[in-house]
Amino acid sequence: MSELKKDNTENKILDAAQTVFIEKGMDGSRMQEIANEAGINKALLHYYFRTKQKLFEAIFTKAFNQIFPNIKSLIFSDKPFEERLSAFVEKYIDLLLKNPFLPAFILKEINRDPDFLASIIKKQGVNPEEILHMIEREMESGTIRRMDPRDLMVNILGLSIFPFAAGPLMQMLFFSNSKKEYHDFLKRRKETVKIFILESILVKKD
Amino acid sequence: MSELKKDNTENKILDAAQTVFIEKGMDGSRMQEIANEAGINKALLHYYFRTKQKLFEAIFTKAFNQIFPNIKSLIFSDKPFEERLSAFVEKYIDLLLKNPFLPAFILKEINRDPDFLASIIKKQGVNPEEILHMIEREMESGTIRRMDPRDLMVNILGLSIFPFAAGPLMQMLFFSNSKKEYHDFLKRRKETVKIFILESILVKKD
DNA sequence: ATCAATATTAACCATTTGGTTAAACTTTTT
DNA sequence: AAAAAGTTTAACCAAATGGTTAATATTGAT
Repeated sequence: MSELKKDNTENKILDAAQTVFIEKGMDGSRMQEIANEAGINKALLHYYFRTKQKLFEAIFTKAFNQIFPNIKSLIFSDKPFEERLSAFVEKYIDLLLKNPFLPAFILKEINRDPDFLASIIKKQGVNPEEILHMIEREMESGTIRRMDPRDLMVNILGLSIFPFAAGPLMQMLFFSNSKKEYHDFLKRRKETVKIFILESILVKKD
Repeated sequence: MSELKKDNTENKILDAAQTVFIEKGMDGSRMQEIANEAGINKALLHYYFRTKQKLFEAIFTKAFNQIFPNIKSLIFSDKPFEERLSAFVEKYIDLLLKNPFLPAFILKEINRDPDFLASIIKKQGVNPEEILHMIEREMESGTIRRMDPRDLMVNILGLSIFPFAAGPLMQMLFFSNSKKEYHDFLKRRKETVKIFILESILVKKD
């Protein structure tokens, strides 16, 4: 799998759990299946992670942190807004291309257990205020048009994430169910989403 | 519940099943819970709908058809494109406001069982080709800028649906977890999404 | 009123499932 | 090398779960 991770039992379990949980979700996954996937006895799962819930939380936390990475590091720099936003969209869709099933998984579990979601968000101290303020400053300085900065954030996330979360459906509806064609489409979206957003919000000085 | 529906056992079951399935999904729902919700014996569920799968399919089909309504009737008319798109976004977000949990439910189950999804799509003969061609004609006639019409469709759907599917998360991140504030935000999006899209694609003749 | 068809229930069943236990095997410590 | 600590397994268990059965109640036709 990855380069530095040791091939010990705990990691084998985590890898197996990730595979199964992400495909089938908490409710649809079976401890026995995870054990099989990891090539170990089921009792050993409970030796390392006492309960299914505990094991699931480990996987969900990891997945959530992967998909809500340090947005700050991406969006704070001295480059012009246009470039920062472009870089963000590109990096973010690239991230999703590497983990195409994470969005559906996260959305599924978010709706199943919002309380756990809250605890995670609090724990890792995501702070959207700064980003919203940054967007507001751009509106004040006139580079982008006035709007609710939360709309802009939701739009950016939606345009990036939705095509992954609804992948099977979009692929079926618009791409003759061709996996390759849909994947190419998603790759092109690194560019087209960027343009779509900028065309909408950039104030053109002529 | 609704005005004309009879209060017979079958409808009580369907209502109960809808409530439970939409909240907990196929895997998370229990036949016993549906029976309780309907106020009947569990065996009666199997008398009307032989298996859990059959009952689930009835609910999913209904939900899917609700959320993918006859787009055609909304988007084909002799009014200018700008108005047709505005009407569509408005009507569609209104529909979602009335069924705010459908998007998460659909996305969840779409990813669980894509084959069943395929059978439904085929059965009700959704045909996106017409809509894509219509969009292409608008680009040729110069009212909107050139782009992949599938991008536009995915964007419209994503901007409309994502804030519902990711509701709990967005509400927590950007709205202090206030249900009312988030609901008001979603209502405002009937307008802001429309503007966001049109600003991006409309060709301004000056 | 009677009988057949339909609707409803309580009790039951086989299987699945998350979790436990006690024993065996392996590694580390002394 | 012996003891202790850590790791792994086979067998087991109680609860939950989808589904069935046989008996009872209700409805509709004649």
